Amino acid sequence: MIERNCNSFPLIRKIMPYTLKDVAALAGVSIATASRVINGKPGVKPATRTKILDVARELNYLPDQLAKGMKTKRTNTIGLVVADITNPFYSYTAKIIEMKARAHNYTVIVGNTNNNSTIEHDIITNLRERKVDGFIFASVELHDKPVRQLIQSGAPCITYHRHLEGYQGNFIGSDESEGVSLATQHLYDLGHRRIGFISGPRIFSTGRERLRSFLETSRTFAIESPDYLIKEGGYEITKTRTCVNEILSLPEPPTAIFAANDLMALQVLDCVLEAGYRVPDDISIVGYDDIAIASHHSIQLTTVNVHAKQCAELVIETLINIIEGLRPAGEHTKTLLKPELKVRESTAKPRK
Amino acid sequence: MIERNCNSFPLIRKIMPYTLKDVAALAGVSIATASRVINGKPGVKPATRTKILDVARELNYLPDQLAKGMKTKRTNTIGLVVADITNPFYSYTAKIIEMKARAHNYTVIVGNTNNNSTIEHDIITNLRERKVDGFIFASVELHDKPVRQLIQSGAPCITYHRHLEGYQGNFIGSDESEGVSLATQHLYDLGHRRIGFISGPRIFSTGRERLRSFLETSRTFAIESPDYLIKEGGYEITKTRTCVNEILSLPEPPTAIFAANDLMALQVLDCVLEAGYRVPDDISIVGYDDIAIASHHSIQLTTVNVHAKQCAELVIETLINIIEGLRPAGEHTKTLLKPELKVRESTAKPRK
DNA sequence: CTGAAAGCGCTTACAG
DNA sequence: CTGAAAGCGCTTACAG
Repeated sequence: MIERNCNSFPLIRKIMPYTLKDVAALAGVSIATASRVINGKPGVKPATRTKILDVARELNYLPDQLAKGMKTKRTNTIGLVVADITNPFYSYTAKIIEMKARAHNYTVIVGNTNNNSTIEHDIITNLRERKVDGFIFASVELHDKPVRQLIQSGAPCITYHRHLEGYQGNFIGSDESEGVSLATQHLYDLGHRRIGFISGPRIFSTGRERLRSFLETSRTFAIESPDYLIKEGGYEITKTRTCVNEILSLPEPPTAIFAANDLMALQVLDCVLEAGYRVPDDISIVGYDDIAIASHHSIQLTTVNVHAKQCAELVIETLINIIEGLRPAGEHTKTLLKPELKVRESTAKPRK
Repeated sequence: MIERNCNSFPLIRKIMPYTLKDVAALAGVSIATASRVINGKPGVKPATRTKILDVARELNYLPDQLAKGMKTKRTNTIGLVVADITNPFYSYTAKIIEMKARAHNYTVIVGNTNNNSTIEHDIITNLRERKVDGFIFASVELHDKPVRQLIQSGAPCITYHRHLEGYQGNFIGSDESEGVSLATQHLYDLGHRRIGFISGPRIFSTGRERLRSFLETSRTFAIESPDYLIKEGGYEITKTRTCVNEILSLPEPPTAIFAANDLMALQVLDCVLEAGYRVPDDISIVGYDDIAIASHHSIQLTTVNVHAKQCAELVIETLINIIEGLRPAGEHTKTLLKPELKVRESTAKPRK
């Protein structure tokens, strides 16, 4: 391979990447023509085209996307902001988004907010400075100021999983009411009348809506749901465990516990087993999301599948359509996928 | 907030971001001075500085990192290439890398290779076009051509978890020999003399070395390890399950199975339980990596902890040092962390 | 302490 | 079908 050295310090021999100028010079054409060929534009004599392509291959020419982005105002980059990539729901959807984006020639920059709004703000600023073409958020709070502003600025933007108050902007997610209702009814049908509920933080739509739906469904079925059976958990492990232990130490513990997501349900399972209860014999457990480990033979968690794959695919496809103007800019989409109850071994009839 | 509209199409009212030129004009100074202030460079009269900063804040000015990168030849971007972000080991290390990078003002672009070398090559090309300042690979094959070339080109680059043949370039990982030896000896000490081994693909250093160390240790302890007890698994779920089922259907199945990573061990556990065996009563199981779920109460997998957090921290710190020239460019580092055996409930004495 | 000017590597009308 | 030139938004010697 022919090398191009740093001409200001020829002795350092730091290899400088070839530019279009090099390609053009070696092919004996102008930069404009070389640019046309590299970008597959029409109107170039076949012989010229071949020559340029040959030189480019020879030099192993790679176009500088910074320079290109500066001119075209498009970077083919998408920012993906998630709460925590170690949560299987996020890593799974992030992977699908990344791969589908790549297939459409987009690159994804991932940011973890850790559910911290200051970090989220920093991430957004950084993504804007990098001129990403669009944003995906799986991390929004209901009253997420930075994301609202971003949407108002007209930037291509879509939220999934968690949405903004009033479903502002584009959103693709799951029908939380229906999912929770299905799971609650399942417990009711098995005979449970005292159910503990560990909710997620209510600043997130998922936390608020899953709790709300649980309370509504409980009322419909006349299931007891006194305050002391309802706990607001958090995404830190200890928080959930504290909630469970409080519930278990009640004079009359519930016969079932519904956790607002699978990761929390896994903690609930852990706690309940450690406290010496059997699952589902003594206590039934239900989760939400249907992450991969939920179906593992040793776990067998009854949970609600939210069609994460389909959701992620829709998200990236929709965003790319918005970016490429294939969809009216002002028009917002709100898609709710129907969730599906997965009944496994963690739920059973309560003991009499 | 003051808005700046697209002047070529004033009616479209697409908001154009402010530039240094706008800041300079409004502050009544030259672009050069504005640039100095924005970048915190010395040699500007305090009053001028204040004025510029005020205007920048007023306009909500965000520097264009594409333009900046073009001039400075630094993008403050790092490419992170992993095999599969849904594998907890990768998502955990990716998260740490991303967060530590952000703390040092670097942004991370993540690529999933899916263990496919063509995809890896595409990802590298893309990262090079985007002028990343450095590369991190957790995905290399032993004879990984594109990564070798990258290293030879002098680009700041570091591998972790999996390494190149002969530990080419910079590498931070775990001492596989020791880890496997610890786990094998643990099984030996419990009394196991027939042990099945499900290895990872041997094109990866982890796959090759864990297998090699298992065979060596077996020989040392005179543990039986006939070919039919050694299977090369893959990262697809079905592959592992096929291996396990083959082992279980032997006339005399082993009393323990050692899987080359926890994700595979989880599949082994699943299969073994489904086949009606009890763990560890009938069959002991050992994994490798110590992912979070391994310590779950329902899983309790005996495994080898590889200090993922420390590894990830070292990786990103080392790379940033290389990028910023705080470390001699030609000097390669090879760090092996001491792994630690975590004995849990999935291993016990074999039944007589 | 400040500014004019060159230039990073591209794309894109425009002219021929 | 091809090229000269302007310009994207910055930084950085250099001159004053």
